[in-house]
Amino acid sequence: MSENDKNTAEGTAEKEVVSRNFIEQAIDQDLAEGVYDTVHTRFPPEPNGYLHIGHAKSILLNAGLAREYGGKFNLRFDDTNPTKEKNEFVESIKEDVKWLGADYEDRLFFASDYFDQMYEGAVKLIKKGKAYVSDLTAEQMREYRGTLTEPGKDDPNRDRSVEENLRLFEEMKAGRYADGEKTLRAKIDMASPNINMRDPILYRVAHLAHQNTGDKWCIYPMYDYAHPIEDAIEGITHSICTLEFEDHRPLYNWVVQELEYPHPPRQIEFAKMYLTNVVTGKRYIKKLVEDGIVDGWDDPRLVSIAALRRRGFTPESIRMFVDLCGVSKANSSAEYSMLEYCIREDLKLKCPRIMAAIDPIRLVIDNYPAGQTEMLEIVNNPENEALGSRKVPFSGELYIDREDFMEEPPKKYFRLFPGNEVRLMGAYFVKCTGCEKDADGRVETVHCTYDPASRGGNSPDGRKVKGTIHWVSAAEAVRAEVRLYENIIDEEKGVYNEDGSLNLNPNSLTVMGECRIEPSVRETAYDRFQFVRQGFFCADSKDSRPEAPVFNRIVSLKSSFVLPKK
RNA sequence: UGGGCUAUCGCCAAGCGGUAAGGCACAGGACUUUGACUCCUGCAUUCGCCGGUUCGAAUCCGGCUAGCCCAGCCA
Repeated sequence: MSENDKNTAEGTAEKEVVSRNFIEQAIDQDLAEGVYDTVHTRFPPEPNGYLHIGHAKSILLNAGLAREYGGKFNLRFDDTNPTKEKNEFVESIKEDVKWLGADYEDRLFFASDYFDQMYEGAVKLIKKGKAYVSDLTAEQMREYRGTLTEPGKDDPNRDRSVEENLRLFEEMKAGRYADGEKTLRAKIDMASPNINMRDPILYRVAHLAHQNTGDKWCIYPMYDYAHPIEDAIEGITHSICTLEFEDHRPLYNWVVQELEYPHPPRQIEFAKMYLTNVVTGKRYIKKLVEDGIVDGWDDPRLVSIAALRRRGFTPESIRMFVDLCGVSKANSSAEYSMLEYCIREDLKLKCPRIMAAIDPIRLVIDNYPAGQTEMLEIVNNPENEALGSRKVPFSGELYIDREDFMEEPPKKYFRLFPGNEVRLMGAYFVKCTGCEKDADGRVETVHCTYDPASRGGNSPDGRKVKGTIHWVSAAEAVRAEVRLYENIIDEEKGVYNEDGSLNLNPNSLTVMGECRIEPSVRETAYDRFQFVRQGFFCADSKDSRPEAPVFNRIVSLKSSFVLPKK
C-alpha cells in the first residue's frame, strides 16, 4: 500500500463515522441506561386511504431502526374508528409496505384485536377513580373544555360514584345508549394548559359495523387511549410518530402509567417530510381523480406509493431518498430534484441503455446499399460490463429524434444539419445532405451519406465529430406509446389559484403515440431501460400490452443543453 | 393573547464550549461514441435577532422575533 492509499483509506474511515439522528441518539441513551434492552418499533396506519411518499419515511424509519438495532418491526392497523376505515385500504397498505422492503415478518396486527383489553383497562381506570361516564353532548363538551387561553369547567358528572360509572359504562357497551349520548372520560385536569389533558374522551358510542370486529362492539376507544395500549401490548419500546402528537405525549404517558404496564413504551416525535411540486392532500387528489385529470390514485404523476411504483421508481430509490433527507424536528420540504437524483443513481448501472426515437423523423442514408441490413453489436451499459451486449439491426432507412436535426441551427448546435457530420451511436459517421418537408413545412425526412470506413463509430483517419445521436432501423423498429411527465404542480408559479384550486401544470402529461424503439426492447429480461440521451423508462403496468407497448418516463437525464435563442 | 415545538447555505442536514461536515441544486473546467455519467474547482468570516457569561459561544444564560401544532365523541 502506498503512502497515498493509506491516506485515502484513513480519510474514508473517518468519513464513515456517520452522524446519528436525534432518535438514534435517544435510543442509544435508553439502551446505555438500561431503560430498554431491545428495540421494537411499529408503523401504525389507519386504513382510511392510500399510502404516499410521506408515509414511506415513517415506514422506513421504523423498519430501519429495528434492523439497525437487531430488533423487531410491526405493521399494525390502527382501526379504532369504523366510520373511516375500509378493508380495501388494509390490502393496499400491506402491499405498499412490503414493496418498500419493510419486513414485518408475521407481525401484522390490528388495534381492534385488543378491544377486550382496552375495555378491561377502562374498567380498571373507573375503579381507580380515574375515569367517569359523561352525559354531556358534543356541543356541551366543547363549551366545558374552555379555550386556548381559558381553563375548562368540570363536567357535572365528574364525581359520579365508581359503582354508577361501572354500571353506566357496562350499559354503554351493551348498546343501551345512542351515538353521542354518553362518553367515558379520563379524570385528569380541566384547567390544564394542555387541552389534551382536560379530561379527554376515552370511549365514544358508535353503532357501526367494524371492518374487523363486525358488530361485536358499539363503543370504540379514542386514539389517545388506544394507541399507548396497542404499543404496550405489542412490547413496542419506541413509539415513533409525527410532531403534531407532541402535545399528546403527556396523555400517552398517563395511560401507560395508570394502567401500570411494566415496560412502558416511549413516544418520540419527528417532523413529517414534504416534497415540493407534488400533491399529497387527499381532498385534492380525490378531485383530480373525479375530474378525470389524473388516471386514478396510481396515476404516475402522483406520489402515492402505488403511483411511484407504476411510474417506475424502485424501492431502493425511495429508501435512498428517505436516507438522504434525514430525520429531525424541523418542518421541512425536500426538493423534487433530490428524488430524481436517487432514481437516476439507482438505475444508472442497473438498466440496459437502448435507443428509441420518441418523436421520430426518417433518416435516409442515400449511399447505403439498397435493401441491406447488418447487425451491429452494441454494449448494453458501458459503465456495467455485466449487462453484456446485444445485436442491433442497421439499415439505410432509420428513425432519429426530431430534435436531433435542424435545417437552420443556432450556434453551438452540434447535431444534424445540412453539411454537418455526426456519429450514429455504435454505427457510422453520417453527413447531412438535406431534408424533405410536408405541406405544413414540417421536416419528414432527412438525407445523409455515410462513411463505410467508420463502422462502429470511429473513423480510421482519426477525424472527430462533435455530436453523437441515437437511431432506430425503420423496418425492425417496435412501435410504442411513450408518456412523458412533468411535475403536476410548479411551486415557483404558485401552488394555488385565487379560488383555492390547484394551479396545475398543463404539460404534466405528454403522450407520444408514434415512438420507434429498437427491437431488443422486446427480447430483454429487463423491465426498466435507459433510452439513451432521453431518460429512464419502464412499461406501464396498467396500460402496456405486448402488441401495443406503453412506456412511462420515470425521469429524464440531466441536461445542460439549452437551445440558444436565435 | 395559554401550552408545546422549531430556527445552521436556494433545499435537506451534521454540529452537543475549542474556532461551520456532508448531500441535493447551482456555476466553472477536464474527459466523453449519451450536451449523460465520471473527475476536478467554486459555493455560510458565519449559525433568526439583541445582550450576557467565557481566554474562547452555532453550542451556556437572559430577552426578543418568526414559523408550525393544539380548543374532533378523527388519527
